[in-house]
Amino acid sequence: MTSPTQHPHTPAPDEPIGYDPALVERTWREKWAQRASNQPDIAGCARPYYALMMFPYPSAEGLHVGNLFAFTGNDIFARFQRLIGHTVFEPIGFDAFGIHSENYALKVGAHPMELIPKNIANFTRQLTRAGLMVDWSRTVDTTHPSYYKWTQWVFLQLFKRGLAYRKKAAVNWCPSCKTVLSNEQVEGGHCERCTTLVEQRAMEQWFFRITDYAPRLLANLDTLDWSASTKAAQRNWIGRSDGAEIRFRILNPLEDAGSAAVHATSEVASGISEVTVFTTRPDTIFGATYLVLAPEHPLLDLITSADQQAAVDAYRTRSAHQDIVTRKTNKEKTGAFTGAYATNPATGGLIPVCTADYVLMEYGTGAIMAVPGHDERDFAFAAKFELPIERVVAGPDQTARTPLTEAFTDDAGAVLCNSERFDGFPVDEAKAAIAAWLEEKHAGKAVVNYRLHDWCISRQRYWGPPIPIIYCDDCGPVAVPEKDLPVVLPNIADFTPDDSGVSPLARHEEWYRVPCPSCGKKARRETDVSDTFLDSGWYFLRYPSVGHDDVPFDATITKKWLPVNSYIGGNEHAVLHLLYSRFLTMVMYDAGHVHFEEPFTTFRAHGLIIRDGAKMSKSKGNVVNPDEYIEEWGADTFRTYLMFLGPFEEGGDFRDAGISGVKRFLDRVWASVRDASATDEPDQAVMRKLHQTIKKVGDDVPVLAYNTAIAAMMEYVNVLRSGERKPRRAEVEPLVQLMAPFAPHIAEELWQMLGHDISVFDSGWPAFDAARLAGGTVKIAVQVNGKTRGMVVVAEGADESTVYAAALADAGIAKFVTGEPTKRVFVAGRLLSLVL
RNA sequence: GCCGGGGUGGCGAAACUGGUUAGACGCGAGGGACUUAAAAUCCCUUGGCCGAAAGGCCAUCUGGGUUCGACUCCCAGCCCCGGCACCA
Repeated sequence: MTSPTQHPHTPAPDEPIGYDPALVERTWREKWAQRASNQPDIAGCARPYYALMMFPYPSAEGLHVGNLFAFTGNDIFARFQRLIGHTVFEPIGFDAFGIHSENYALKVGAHPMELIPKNIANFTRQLTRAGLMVDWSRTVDTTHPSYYKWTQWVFLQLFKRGLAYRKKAAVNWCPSCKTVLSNEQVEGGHCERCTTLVEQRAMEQWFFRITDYAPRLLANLDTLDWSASTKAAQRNWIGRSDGAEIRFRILNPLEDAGSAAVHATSEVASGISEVTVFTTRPDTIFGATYLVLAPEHPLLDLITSADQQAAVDAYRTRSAHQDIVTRKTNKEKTGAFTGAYATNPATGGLIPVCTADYVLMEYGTGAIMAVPGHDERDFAFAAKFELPIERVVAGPDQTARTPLTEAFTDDAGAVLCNSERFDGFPVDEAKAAIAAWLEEKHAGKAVVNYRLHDWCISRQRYWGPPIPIIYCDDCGPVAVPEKDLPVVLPNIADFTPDDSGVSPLARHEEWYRVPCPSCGKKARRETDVSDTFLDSGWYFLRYPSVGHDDVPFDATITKKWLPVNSYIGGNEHAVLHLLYSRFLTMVMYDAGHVHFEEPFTTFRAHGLIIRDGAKMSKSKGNVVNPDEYIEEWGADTFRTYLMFLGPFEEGGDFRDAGISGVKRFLDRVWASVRDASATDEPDQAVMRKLHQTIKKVGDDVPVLAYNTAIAAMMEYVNVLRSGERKPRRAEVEPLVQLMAPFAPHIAEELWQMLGHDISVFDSGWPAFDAARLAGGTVKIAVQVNGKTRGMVVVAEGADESTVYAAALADAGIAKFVTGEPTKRVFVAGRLLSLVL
């Protein structure tokens, strides 16, 4: 293989060979490819290790430094696992469906089916250049029919089990762009592109019943070895709250004629007799002074009185027009009175029923009992609409009559008041006591609620896998038979969303007109596509089985390789991607398709690489392209440098100051190996440092402390070469193995230079000899009255009196010891503390 | 507001479960060697203040506390980053 000349000069025959990263890296890329070095024996290996990293979205701009930081961190971990004897599978793929790709394609006027392969080719080039130990024979492209065939299969598994259902739900709608917008595309209530006011539109959409799995998704977290922050985010998102559902009787004015405030209307007489609310504060029921129903609450029309109907209608129209984001961020309270009243089951008093958009239909029962005295939102609403505010909880320095100028919510040491027989109960006790009391009266019961919502998977867009359902007038929604999968996404020229609000596929009759698979009558396909999170929710199951095209994942292989041993990715996916993956895995487990409930045994979130204080993004113009760095410094230097920047799990600001230090380190290692003496005996002090370094690197890499592992190797090289000494072969050989995960190309080259003909990655990990870690002596710090006054050098294992004697023998220390110590603290091998 | 993670030299950062005179490693800076010169390489110095030196004092966001001993633990507060947020 000839290479273009990249040297300014041709080295003289006797000049020592210098380190040429471009040459070394090209050589080893080629050798790895020829030898299929990165393709594990999936079926036959004895110690499989599945090192997964989150697959990227292949953007048109190519890989950026943030991606490479994450992938390198995973690669080091994976290569280390290989060195300690595992057969490691490190796959990668491309998450290429979705609104990102689609919008980009629309913007540049190209078709995603043309753009995506180009982007993937570019990513593949960059990832290969970075020296990742990726098995390129088993990649996944979510937009390829051979993959999304099985994404559709996954949908059908849920459909079959009753976990996929249709319901009307609101989407953001831009009346000017005439398209559905994701929440991220709405900025302050306006379309991010044309600034038109965004509205809500209700559409029939497919949902997955992830809420059925909420208790399991929450409970299993305790068994997972995951970054604490990720688990916390999941717990938060699932949002368990313990409370009670309480039934409030709605006053029927015909029956209860005579109640002064109520006007009889026929509507209220229509048989509706109660509204159920959810509360986490049943203890405050004596302070519930009104009820609020969400504007979408189904009972709202039935209880609204004739004279309030117009006001309620107007309010409901108004909130329907507001986009979802603004509605949830606008804290200014709005609402309308329904004209109806309810009976507070605790006090027996009549309280008004209102509607307001600060109550959300999708949480709890869509209705609340308002306790303005002890809830900030209710307080704000009551103050604005002049509703009564009662105190029913008093803090340690308050009484039942202390005025409320704001909601009092501090439960610490607080007790109930104005609550009849429950007066004086501490809040916690009162919650249970009142819940039990209401249950006795058949007015309520304790319940657990989750904040988690069902997963809406419908997208009224083009660039995704068609949802494999056929609608028949007689049979209803029918699953596409598995033998007919995939439902291929047609290559249509005009995939622009239009004012119909449905997917562009709905404009293609030739595509969606099909016979019903069940009865054969004329029917039509679902024209929505599915969410990208469905594509990425199961990809880890596919990787080891790539090539087995008759099944989504082969049973034997899956048994061998899954669950994933380690998963590394960004915390931006802490919630959705990881939660959906766990959910789908549980469903697969329940359906008997896999033998485990949790897909990722260990998960570590890497830090975020930012630039100038902001996350890298093209719009901010702060994206760093790794190509130029790799070009200039080589992949090994750049990889090592990225990891040397700081703790992997913390990330940080990218800057290139200091990259030369890492290159210098590799140069020094190169020279050390090249010049190592094969005949001279290794130096004992150097060997001690070597064994300390082996221990340090071996301890640090498994916990992703890459920065300190690199520092330890640098320190060793400083010792190795100090005083311009000539290293010995036994001193450098293990170093090559230590550095291999970080700088794989140069490590292979040096390993070969040392005369080995197998890959350094098949050479094992050097063992350290505990006996060689320490020398014969230790340095002990001596403190006098808490200040360190000096060090004494004593034999290892020296006892207190020996050290004490040595300390007094040291003039620098002894001058501070002006009397007999009243106390001596001795920590063997570390310090002696004298108190006078 | 709630939940995570952080605040240590000019800069990125080290410091094991409270214990070897805090700042390893690297960048930058200063000085030196080699060179006609430069680059590269190698060597030395580099937290601050006082001092000629010996040496001393101060120093890990701030203020308290526990301890023989605190970057590390406790209490109170300030600031930065990330996520969630009218979830009843």
